[in-house]
Amino acid sequence: MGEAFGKGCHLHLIDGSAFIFRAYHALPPLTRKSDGLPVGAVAGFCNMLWKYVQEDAGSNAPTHAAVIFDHSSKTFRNEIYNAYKANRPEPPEDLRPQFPLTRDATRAFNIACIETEGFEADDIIAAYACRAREAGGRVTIVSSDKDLMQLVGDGVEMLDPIKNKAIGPDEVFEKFGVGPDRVVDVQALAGDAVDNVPGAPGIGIKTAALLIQEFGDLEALLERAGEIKQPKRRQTLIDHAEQIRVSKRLVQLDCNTPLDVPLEELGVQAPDPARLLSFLTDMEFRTLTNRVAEKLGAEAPAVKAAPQSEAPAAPELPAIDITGYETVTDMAALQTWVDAIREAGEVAFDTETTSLDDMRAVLVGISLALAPGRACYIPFGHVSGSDDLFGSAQPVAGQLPMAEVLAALRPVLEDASILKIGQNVKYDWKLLARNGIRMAPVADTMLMSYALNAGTHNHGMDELAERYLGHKCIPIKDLIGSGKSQIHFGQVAIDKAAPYAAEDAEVTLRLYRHFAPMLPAERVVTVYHTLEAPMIPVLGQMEMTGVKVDTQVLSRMSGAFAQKMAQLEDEIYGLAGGSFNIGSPKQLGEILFDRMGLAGGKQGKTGAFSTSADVLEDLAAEGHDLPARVLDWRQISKLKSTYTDALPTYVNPDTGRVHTCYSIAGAQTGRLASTEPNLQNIPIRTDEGRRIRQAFIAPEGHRLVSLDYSQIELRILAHVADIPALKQAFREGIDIHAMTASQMFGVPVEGMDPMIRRRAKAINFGVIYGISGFGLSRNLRIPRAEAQSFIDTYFERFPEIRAYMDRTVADAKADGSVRTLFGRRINTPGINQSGPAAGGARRAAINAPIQGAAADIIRRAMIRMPAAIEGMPARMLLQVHDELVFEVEENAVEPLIARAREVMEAAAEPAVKLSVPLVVDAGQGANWAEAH
DNA sequence: ACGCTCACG
DNA sequence: GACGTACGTGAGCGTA
Repeated sequence: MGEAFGKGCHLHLIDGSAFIFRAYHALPPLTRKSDGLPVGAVAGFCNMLWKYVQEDAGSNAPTHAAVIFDHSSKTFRNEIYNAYKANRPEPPEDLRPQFPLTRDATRAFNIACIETEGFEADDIIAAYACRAREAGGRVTIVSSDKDLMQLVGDGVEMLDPIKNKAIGPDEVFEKFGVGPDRVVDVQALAGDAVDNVPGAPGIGIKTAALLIQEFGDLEALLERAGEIKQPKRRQTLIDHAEQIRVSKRLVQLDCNTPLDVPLEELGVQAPDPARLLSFLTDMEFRTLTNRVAEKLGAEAPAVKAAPQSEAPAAPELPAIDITGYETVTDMAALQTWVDAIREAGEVAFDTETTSLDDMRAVLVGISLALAPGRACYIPFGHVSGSDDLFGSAQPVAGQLPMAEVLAALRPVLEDASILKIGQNVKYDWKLLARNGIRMAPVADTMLMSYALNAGTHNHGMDELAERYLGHKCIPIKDLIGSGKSQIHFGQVAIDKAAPYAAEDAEVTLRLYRHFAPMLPAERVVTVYHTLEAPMIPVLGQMEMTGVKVDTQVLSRMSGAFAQKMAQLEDEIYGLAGGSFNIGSPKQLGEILFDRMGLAGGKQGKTGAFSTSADVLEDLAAEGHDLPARVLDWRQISKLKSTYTDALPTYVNPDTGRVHTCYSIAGAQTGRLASTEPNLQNIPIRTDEGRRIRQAFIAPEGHRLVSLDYSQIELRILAHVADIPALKQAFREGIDIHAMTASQMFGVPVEGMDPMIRRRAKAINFGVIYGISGFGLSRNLRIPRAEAQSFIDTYFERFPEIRAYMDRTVADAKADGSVRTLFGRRINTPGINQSGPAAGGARRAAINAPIQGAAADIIRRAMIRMPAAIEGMPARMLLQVHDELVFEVEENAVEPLIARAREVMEAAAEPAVKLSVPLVVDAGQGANWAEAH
């Protein structure tokens, strides 16, 4: 049995245990519908295996493969050192029953499944790798575990399955500072907290690598430890020599581990479709089952329905078939669809247009879907040819006129009793609004996904279809191409456009049926209905209104910037002794740190010097002129290219105004994001930059009014963390940063040193972000120890904050998500990771409920605003996270401010009664600079 | 396509 | 004293 293994063969060894833990932590705790068996890790494991099997590895394709598992807690290493891996926590309760299932899964995929009682997976992998190497074959270890890196080299390499990146000797060197053959020496010295390998106290990988580089190998080092210059380090190595030798035996993998299954029997075989599908069906993995069935060309057995006690299971849906859609070309057929929509009471739809920019786009067709398999496309704006030198675009024959299509659809689109279901509805809403149709009511699958899955993944249709329907949509590029030769959708032939457009409608319908029942079940139905869906008409209207921009002001500024830049360029070239591209960080770094030999050059992971403002400011402070000039140049260059030059290109020729586009589901926390152009990052912090705001103007007879929440995030923190001192200060309306400083340093608020207040302010902000001593020290440019002692004092004085942070992180770990005061859920998939990534996930989890609640509050204000200012000669134009900008007739400025302020200050109510007041500051002027 | 840098809250 | 380090965004530029 089996194929001989030798030259030309390629063995893949998959680290099964790592796969399982990765899968477990990456996925929410899924259970099998029929009996509640936890299967999340099995699902993830199967997805990873399937992806691995599917991947076309080309010349790296395996001829032999096996998945290796751990099987036992006690191994020979415990005889060497009884505390080995003693720190390992027990696997979670709901993971344990999944271990045997992952073995079954491996076998179902027809991949050899290897485990041996009393041996660790790493040693088995080592033994196979050695045998394969001896036989002259190649080996790929599918894992990113650093403990396996000692095996790399001589035809053995690793593959990080997540990053899909090969790990060879170079990458090992990057990680350990030595080649694969000396990795064990470094590990022996550095030890490993996770596996409880002691190593040498106080020696980490960096130091270990230096020592090994200097002395050649571990034995030489230990014998000649007396030669080490640093006294402390020398003593450590002498004192702990034995412990280090033991550590080496712990980290050294054993190539002589007995192998129950010989190499020859690991030959790759295609999975047996029946067996694999029966396993997946048994697990009730519907999506994966369908995907696998489709690929293997086999019939997918029906996934077992949920038991009667649950809500009745949805009937099994047929796969999406894009060949059977109708193209509507006459009024009778269209009327049949309209009647059917009335009958159904809801319809999924999608609009096709000539552009992604919804303020310039022209409608070319509409697709509808009423049921799986029942969808159509109504083309009306398709053309042949294009408007160019050689002729003009001609309408394609056989289409209904747009006016008639819209007239026929208008009654259902505006019918309050018929639900219109779309994906990213704001886009379609605006196109219809531009054609005089006020569509309502609507449901948006993108926003449903956002309410359910913020933090887990993005919410574009292609991604949702693949993830939740197991369906790959036709890529738009297949129709319109890309790059220079790209055409618009109206230029696509109707017989190609129809399946694409109708598919989108059907996918939207299926996504709606998938997500809608989950909203109440996941307790985000209120968030969806009060904070997401109502934003569609509000933002749609703001975006259509746009803001007036004075391009002449910008153009004059641009000219002045150009002059100033030219002057700075001359000075910089003079100082550098030659010209170079100042805008290239690479060239600048070489000039500063190589040519001029300045100190403080720090190289990042790409090996390039950092030339960020931080670094340049330090150099400038040491008295170097060139970095100071570059800082000036950079600032002006930024203002010119991003603002004065780019903004005028966004002025819409039809309206003469700039129409940004807000993403409702872009940020993880509930904040909006503004694009094309981004009007949420217009300069204000420097005087020069602030002048850009003079170009945002009110038309004749009008004023711009800006209202912004004062300290909203700190107020929310005071409320949710329940901090009496902070709450009282806000109630009394005193300077919050001065109060903090006074409490921390015991100085009176009266006559306070501005520096002290500045520090307190930095801490107040830092705390919202999950502060560290390092971060604060860098921000304030003070020694780390000092920064740390500030933080310690702060937590001592306001102990509720530490409690809030701990509570939030604990919730995130337990639930995989955190929530805002208003119920918005933000998933925290990375929170149970270990290593450096864990810190970031922790801070994000602490910040999300605060930033998110502030976002919820201003959303609530915006949603109420149109009704509140109804009848006033005022329009809401912009949102900048804690600020709303209005355009108002001059004589109505004061009433508008009063009304809008009232709405904003009461926006949390009645859902939440905050224990601190919300305060809104207002300003007004002829332009945004004056108003703010 | 990706990293760097920098604009905002 | 090993390791990395403030949260959330989008745009323009240089480089590969």
